[in-house]
Order: sequence, then C-alpha cells, then structure tokens
Amino acid sequence: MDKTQHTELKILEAARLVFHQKGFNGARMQEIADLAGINKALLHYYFRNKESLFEKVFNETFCQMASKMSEIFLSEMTLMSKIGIFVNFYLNFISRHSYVVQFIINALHDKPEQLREVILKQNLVPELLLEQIRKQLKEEMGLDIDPLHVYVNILGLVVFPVLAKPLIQSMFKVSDERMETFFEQRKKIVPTFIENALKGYEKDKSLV
Amino acid sequence: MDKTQHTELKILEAARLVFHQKGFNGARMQEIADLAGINKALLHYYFRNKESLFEKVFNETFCQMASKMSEIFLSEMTLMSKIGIFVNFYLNFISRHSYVVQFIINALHDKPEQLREVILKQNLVPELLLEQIRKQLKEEMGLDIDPLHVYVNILGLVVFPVLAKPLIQSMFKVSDERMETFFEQRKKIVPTFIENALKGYEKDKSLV
DNA sequence: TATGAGTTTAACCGAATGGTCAAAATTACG
DNA sequence: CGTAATTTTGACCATTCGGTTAAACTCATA
Repeated sequence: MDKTQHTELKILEAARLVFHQKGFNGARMQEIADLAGINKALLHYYFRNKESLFEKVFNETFCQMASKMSEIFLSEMTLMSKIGIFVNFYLNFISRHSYVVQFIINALHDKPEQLREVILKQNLVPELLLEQIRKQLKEEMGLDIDPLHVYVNILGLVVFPVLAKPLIQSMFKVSDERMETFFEQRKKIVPTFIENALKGYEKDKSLV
Repeated sequence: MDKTQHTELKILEAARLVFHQKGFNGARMQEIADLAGINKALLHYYFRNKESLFEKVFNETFCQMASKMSEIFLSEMTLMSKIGIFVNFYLNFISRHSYVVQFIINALHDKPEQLREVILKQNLVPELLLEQIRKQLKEEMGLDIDPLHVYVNILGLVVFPVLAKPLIQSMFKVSDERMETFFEQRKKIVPTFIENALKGYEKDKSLV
C-alpha cells in the first residue's frame, strides 16, 4: 500500500522535528499529529505509544550520525585527511540539523541502555573505528596514544561549540552572522589545532 | 526567622537536585516537595511557580560555574598555568556534579534570553575574560589567534566528554572504573594537547 | 492569655496530556 | 457490485500536573 507508507513517513518526519527540538518530555503527541496533518488517534494506530515512536526516531537519527562517522574513519586515507573531512562534514551537517547532537545526548542521558541494541541491530562495530585510529596514529605519526582520547578530543572540538551555541552567543553578545563565520572559521582552525597537538606529542612521547 | 530560611534552603536544595537531573520539563513540583519534606502548597508559598523556582536554581548554578571560570582566567598566572588549573578543577567539579553542564546547556537551549539578565545582575563581564586571554596569547606565545576559538576549544575538550559520558560508555563498552581513570588521564592529556596545539601555531601564524 | 502575622496543611480545581474506542470512510478484491 | 479488511476520525476517558483556597497551626509579643 502506498498511502499507508506515505502517512507513516509524514508521521516520522513530524516526530523527528518535534522530538529533536523538544526532547521526549517536551514533545506533545498532539503537536506531532498536527504537524503530520493527521488525527492523534491515527498516531497511535501507526505507533503504539510515545515511547515506541521516540525510539524509532532515536534509532534513525543515531544511525545516520554513526554510519557517516564510521564511513569517514574506516575509509582509505591518512588520519589527518579523515579529520579534515570529518570536521568539515559535521560542521556543515550540524548547522543544518542543529538539534541532533543535543537530542542524542539527552536521550542517552535519560535512557543509556537504548544505545546497545541499536548498535547490535545495525551491525555497527565502534571498536573497529578506535582500532583503525590507533593503527594510523602509530603508523603515520609514530604515536602510542589511547585512540579514545584522540577521538573524544576531535568530537569535543567539533560538537561542543554547537551544543554551547546559545551559551556563547548570549555570553559574548555574538550576532547570528558572526556566529556563522565563527563556525566557518572552525573548519580550518580545528584540523590545524588537532594536527599541531598531535605533532607536539611526537617530540615527547611520555604521556599516555 | 530561622525556620523559614531553613525551609527555603531545603526547597532550593531539593529543586537543584531534581532540576539538574530531569530538566524543567522532566521535573515535578510534587517530587521537589517530597524531597524537601514539605507540602506542595508550601512550595508555591515560597516560590510563586515552577518557572521562578527554576530560574532561581538556574541563576545560582550558572553563577557558581561562571564565577570560578572568571576567577581562574582573570588571576595572575601564565596562560598555560591557568589552563592546567582550569582543566583540573573542572574535571573534578564536574565529576561530582555531572548533571550541571547538561542542565545549563538545555536550559539555555529552551530559553536563551535568561542568561543576559543573570550576567548583568551578577556583574560578570565575560568580555574581560576574552580580552585577558587575547593579551596572554599575544604576550606569552606571540599568537594573534581569536581568543574565543581558544576558549571554546578548551571548554570543548573538558566539557564534551562529560556530556557524552553515557554515549562513550555504551558505545565502546567502557566500564565505570575505566571511565574514571579515563577522566583522570585527561587532567594531564588535555593541557598537553592544548599546549602542543598552541605552540604549533607559533611556527606558521597564517591562520586566523 | 489574647491577638495577629507568618507558616503549614489537606482538599480541591481546571487544563493538558497520553491513550482508547466505536463508528465512519476508504480501499482491496472476489 | 458487495463485502471484508484497512485506514481515519471525533468523541471520550483516566491520569497527571501545576496551581489555588481556606482553614489550621505556630509563635512572638502586647
């Protein structure tokens, strides 16, 4: 059937918008129904309840993020190229989907378990990603650093400014326009920052 | 009267706990009342409504964070010493108050305006902080980098891992104990990472 | 001890919200 | 076309939740 798929898609799209912006607690089933242009009862006809609808949206969103991350970091390039591409891609992606990261972090904060089943169901193997980074750190830069720290550093430099955007803006009176150039600048600054940092480790390898 | 202050403090303490962990939407006035060991009506006797109670908690929490940041970065030390101390202090503080950052970010996401009045009321001048960093970058390291980028980088490296703790743990199957040593390691890794990165810029000052 | 302001409580209210149900509309199909 | 299955709707329900009210209790003080 075509029509039922169409409504289901419309519901999911509406749910995505509302859940991303307001989170589980802030979202209203009525608002999702309205946005999808349907009756609230129909919402429950397609998705048993709020939880299951939220779960669908969460899985979908998380997979989208995670698969792109894997794709980049498991590809055939130098580590520094990957980092450059990653930073660039995510700063673009996130500015168009600014709620996504906060959505994921909040969802996981409330229900940390829900991630493992997604990972299993989607055959994601995050450990491979770390192993790949470790290998490239060693082979390309002669570094014996814990890849998790490096990975978390990269994510932090990219993701945090997006999360903290409202904080930064109202704290330092940054206009929307200047904020946009700020993010644009980071596409260059962050990769250089990371490269400098990693190259600095080569000289003294003492620290873990 | 002593008794009234006592109840007010008990309320604020309870409200802090609940709001920090569950946010505005997730928090229930009843739960706060229970935790404070009082009647729900008494809650509204001391604080007009949920919003005003939340605002109190938010202001208090934010000021606590911000004032310590200012204190460190406006003190008389080299920039690198400040960074070391900052990283150390916040990794300790945050691990004991793990919800605080997420609480602030979420609150600001929902109501970005509420920050400015806090800043004004508390006489915080965030611009001074940036100016100080700019000056020290220039004088101590010969760098002409936008201090906002540097500041955001520092925050990102410290704060993001805390926000993403549940993500990291379930994604890479990290045990609670290993997570604790992970944060402990960062007290050394992050300052070195930043120092390396900044020193790397000295060689080619081309980038913004 | 009587008074009155300040404090605390139990009971209650109205609106919002997630969810249900039975009937109506639409579609699939023999 | 007729009938059964699927899809959609409006009305409705139970519960939760923020907030109110009026009465009761506490306690300082005159």
